Amino acid sequence: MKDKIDIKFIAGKAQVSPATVSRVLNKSKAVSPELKSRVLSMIEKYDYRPNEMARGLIFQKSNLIGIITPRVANAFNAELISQIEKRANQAHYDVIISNISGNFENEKKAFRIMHDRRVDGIILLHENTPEEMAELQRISDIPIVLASVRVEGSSLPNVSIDDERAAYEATRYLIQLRHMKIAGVFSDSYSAGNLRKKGFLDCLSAQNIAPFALFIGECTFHGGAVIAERILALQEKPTAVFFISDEMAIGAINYFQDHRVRVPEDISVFSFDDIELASYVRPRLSTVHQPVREIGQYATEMLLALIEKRPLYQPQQILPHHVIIRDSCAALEN
Amino acid sequence: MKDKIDIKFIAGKAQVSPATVSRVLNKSKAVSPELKSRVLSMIEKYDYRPNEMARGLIFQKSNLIGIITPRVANAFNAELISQIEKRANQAHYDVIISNISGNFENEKKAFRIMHDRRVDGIILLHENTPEEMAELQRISDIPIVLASVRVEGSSLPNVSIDDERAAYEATRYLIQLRHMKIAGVFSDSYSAGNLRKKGFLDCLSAQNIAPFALFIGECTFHGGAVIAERILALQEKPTAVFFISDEMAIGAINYFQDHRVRVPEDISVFSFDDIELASYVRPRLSTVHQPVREIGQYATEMLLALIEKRPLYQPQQILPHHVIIRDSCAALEN
DNA sequence: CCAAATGATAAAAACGATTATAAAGGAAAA
DNA sequence: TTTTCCTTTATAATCGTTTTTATCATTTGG
Repeated sequence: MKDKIDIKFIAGKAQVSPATVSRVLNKSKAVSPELKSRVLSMIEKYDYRPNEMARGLIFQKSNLIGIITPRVANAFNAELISQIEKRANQAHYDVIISNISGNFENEKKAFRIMHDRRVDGIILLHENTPEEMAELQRISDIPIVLASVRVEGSSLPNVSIDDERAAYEATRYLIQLRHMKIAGVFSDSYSAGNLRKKGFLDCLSAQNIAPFALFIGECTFHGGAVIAERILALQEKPTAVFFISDEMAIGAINYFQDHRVRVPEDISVFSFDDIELASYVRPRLSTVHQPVREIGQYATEMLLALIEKRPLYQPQQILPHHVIIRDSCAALEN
Repeated sequence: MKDKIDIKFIAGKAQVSPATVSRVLNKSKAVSPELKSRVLSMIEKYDYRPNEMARGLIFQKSNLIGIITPRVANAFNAELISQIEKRANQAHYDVIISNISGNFENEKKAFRIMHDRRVDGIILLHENTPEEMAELQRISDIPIVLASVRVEGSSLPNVSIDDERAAYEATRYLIQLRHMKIAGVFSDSYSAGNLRKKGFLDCLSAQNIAPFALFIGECTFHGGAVIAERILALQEKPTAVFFISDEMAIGAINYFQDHRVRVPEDISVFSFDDIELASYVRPRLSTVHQPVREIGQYATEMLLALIEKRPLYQPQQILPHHVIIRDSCAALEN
């Protein structure tokens, strides 16, 4: 029966008190070189490493950051998570993820679980109503930061682009191409979907154009294909479609192509996010570029500041976006 | 100053001992209905939830599962992670991820950090040498399971397809299409890359065909494009390329198309994984289908069994794969 | 040369839970 | 009435750390 290697064990082997071992480890106070080397060699010999749960208990700190998102496997989210993890690691935090499915109840549950673990902070990658956000905050006073999302009417710190403006610009671009029959495809609880929808609608109404059709779908390739099917089933078809995410757009384009509808010749497609893939499909996607790396890293930065109670000079960070013109949109003959 | 809600606080409010509160929570022993309701109402009132770090310390159990992978953002890995998280959640485990970059030293570091947190088990999504695997096991006796990977010469439990055979079959398919000049593109530490390479080479040599060229690259869209560039720079070009992953293949195809090389007319491409995207790009990818969901869930299942010291009837699970023929390969005229 | 200051170490008290053990109270039996 | 036995509850030890406090030896200053 192997005995477990804890601080007491090491202390015993080095013939010192546990306190001394701790002091050697944390360099908190002077220890005579003699004892120090005894301790160090025993630590080395038994490859002793302090139990983080025990330390967490004392310090009231888990060094854990929680990420909550409705879809880990989404390309944009996955990249965001990757960036967050990277930055968090540098600061000696680990990342724990929660893939919530569907309703807000599940999200609350996930939130509670993270609270139970005494996660030091949480990053949210998706949208909620201001009321829901407030409810989450009521559960626990763990710092929260939104990444790639902004919720109107909520004062939560966030890092994102100006989704509304970006959607406005994208839509204006479609109108400049002389499109009048423009459909919009959105999704519940994906990034800052409501703002994108708002920008889309505002731009149309500013030009006195009525939205040709509005759809709500799942933010996946398949979800995009489903919408495409519904679009092709329409008696009169739109000449352009604005998608809330690249993944949906790609799924839809595939469906179009399968049914002999050419993109962009027959129908133009504009989307959002600019995931790496966007420039690797045919036609290459015209889309709104989000600076994922910066969003992820900055959001983490912000959360760390919040955790360490450093002041937040700019709790609502808007990073620059770019409307990227590639090949998925064509101008309409007049 | 808000006082913190711990078991002692609740006990005080309900005028009972902490032990009684604990018994109510864990239903471990009978508590009189009277006290029980007093305790319950106080728990309700203050929304008390036990500190998981403290419980972990007692039970010597974190209810945490670690995932180590070189690339979270890779589509296949992301889906795998998502499945693992899902299954783990059902069993009341949380998932903590570590994105290791590059060398084995980093992996050891990540492994140690997980050990420090007393993670109950670890799932590895990538390849190592048997020696490296052994070294990891020496660090700590935390149960390890490999997902979508198998390491020859290592007895670690794993769930994967028969990568070697699958690669063999894929290559045979290319040969059946009368291809003789076949290049292979691989990547270090991606899934079961070595086995795929072995299957690829074995099939070629069984037909007395020499591999036309061998490449090593990064397992990303960009990595695929880089290889494509090198392929096009060759004096004599291969007629078919076998890629170790869909992502690389898509990146390469894009590069080919950009340079007026048609797929599959000018060059055939076969790949591996069958990520959702594979059927949403043009040409749609001919590839080896891996049952991601089953791999992820089964690997988790296995890890849970290991954690709970239940016997493992089949420590090396081979799940069925499928060679999927789509549009990225063409037969060669004779 | 003695009191006070300094320095190094050990012992003990936290952190927030669980649980073994002890204690108390009440009912039944002698 | 006293003893015994059960049920219910409280007390205290434990998990693996850190940190405050206490202890002891040594040095320094008057």
